Amino acid sequence: MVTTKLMTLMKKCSSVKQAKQIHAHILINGLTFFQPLLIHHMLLWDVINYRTMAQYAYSMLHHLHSPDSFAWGCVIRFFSQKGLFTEAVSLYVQMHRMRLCPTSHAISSALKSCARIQDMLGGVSIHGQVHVFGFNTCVYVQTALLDLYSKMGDMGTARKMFDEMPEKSVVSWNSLLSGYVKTGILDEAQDFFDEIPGKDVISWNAMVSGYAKAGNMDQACTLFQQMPERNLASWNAMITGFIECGSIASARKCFDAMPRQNCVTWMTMIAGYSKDGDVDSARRLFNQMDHKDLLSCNAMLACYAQNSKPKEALELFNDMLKLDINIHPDKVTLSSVISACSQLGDLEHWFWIESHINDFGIVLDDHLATALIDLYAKCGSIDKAYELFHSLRKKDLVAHSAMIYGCGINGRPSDAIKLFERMLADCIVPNLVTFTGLLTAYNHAGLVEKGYQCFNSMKDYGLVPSIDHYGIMVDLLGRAGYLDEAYKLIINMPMQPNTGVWGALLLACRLHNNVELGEVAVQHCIKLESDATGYYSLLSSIYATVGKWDDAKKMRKGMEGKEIIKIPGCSWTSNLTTP
DNA sequence: CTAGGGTTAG
Repeated sequence: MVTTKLMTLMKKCSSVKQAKQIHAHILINGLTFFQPLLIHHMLLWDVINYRTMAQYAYSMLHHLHSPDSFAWGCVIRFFSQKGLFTEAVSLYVQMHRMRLCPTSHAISSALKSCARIQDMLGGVSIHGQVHVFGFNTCVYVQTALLDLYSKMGDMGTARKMFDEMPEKSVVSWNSLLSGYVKTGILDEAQDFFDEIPGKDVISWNAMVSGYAKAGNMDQACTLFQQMPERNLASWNAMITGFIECGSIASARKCFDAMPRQNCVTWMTMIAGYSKDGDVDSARRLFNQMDHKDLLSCNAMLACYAQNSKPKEALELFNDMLKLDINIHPDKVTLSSVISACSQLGDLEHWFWIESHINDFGIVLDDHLATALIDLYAKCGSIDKAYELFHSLRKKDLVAHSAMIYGCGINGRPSDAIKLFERMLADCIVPNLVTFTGLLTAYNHAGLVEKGYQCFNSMKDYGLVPSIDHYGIMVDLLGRAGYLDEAYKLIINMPMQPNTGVWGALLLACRLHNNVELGEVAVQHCIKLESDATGYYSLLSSIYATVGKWDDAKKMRKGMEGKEIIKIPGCSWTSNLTTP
């Protein structure tokens, strides 16, 4: 009587509170035999605060009356389903230590977790246990294993496993297919795809996505039209492809044409607009979303952070915290937020976040630490930045570039060079951002000669200087008094100079009181920017310094009246913009 | 239970 009531209760258990009540009931009546079943049932529901549920299941597991591999398997599967991969693997290890014989659920879930967190060592040791526990013929376990190798890029082993499998499902085929697609072997993928006996949507999607990512939109479109059945993922793959090759308009056409959109669709479009620099369109889409999830918020946040709108980013972050619809920030959220703080030079804001970081359940990783290096360096705490840099598990290109830049703006050119040399010794290939940091270091130290050498060495790494690099060089040359050289550099630029470049020249002209070039620079600045007040006042102070009082006065007057000002003796300069 | 479409740092 009691047990039937218990069974019905357990089947309805969908919250931590209910689980606790039922558990109490079980303990009072001495029905510990039901504990594993309770775990099984309470994890079947898709609860909102699954983390609390996971925690409770975990603690129950350790207080079981007798160890039970079924219960362990349930929790491991739950963890891997919810993305708690590290936890799933460590649970599996604990289970193994207790000498419990794993279920196929436990093994396949643990393998999936290893694949996701790139834990090859763990994966291979579980592979060994697959033989010991006799799962050689279990399709689920075999497919999970094959997927592990496929995800690790070891297509040889994956293929071998596939060929030796006595029984294959369409999942096994698809897993290997996506491996071929991901490693970029599209010809082989296409051949393999043609062989799949019962192709399903997922097989087609993998192929479409492969061509789309490779930039072959023609082939992607052809396949997309041939597909017997399309789902959201098919459309989303096409949108991703269009965005990848820069045709945001085609992506939008796809977006409008599809029967309905989901979170992935919205987020992909938002990220697409972000890459395109179209913040307004991104925000418009974001506002139209009914159910904003964590990932779409992250995409919008990243859009703000990457398009120099740090204030808007922080505003959105605060909204996320306010909304309390379970939009819990994660690591991705924070990396954008840190970037925003860095752009504002707002270390205080980070301190506030840091004090709440445990509430968010976030642990600092290399990715976040790298964002922090930049933040601390920009706020002048170079020692703290160094400390973080040394604490990194793996120092990659981005981390080195951040640190080099940090040394650059904190007046430590020799440290920047040392970092750069160590980086090269570690076979990390520098990119444009690395050189931004290096050139900044030379600029800050006023090392013209070395800076120029560095600038010229960029081509040795196959790099073409961007407009920002030219800006730094103009600043470096100009500050040191090489105004003509700076000007020559500008007119020989392969791209159209922007206000950053001309502004740097203007500033240098102010520093060295060069009227002639100052007028040229201003002429270009006002052509490129509507609000020219700052430029005029710079020019005006040059006039004042060299004693051209009339011109200085004219400048001031023009600024007050906001009229268009004709700069004296400059009619010839307009011919120089288009060499 | 195992496969597909997506967000992050310089």
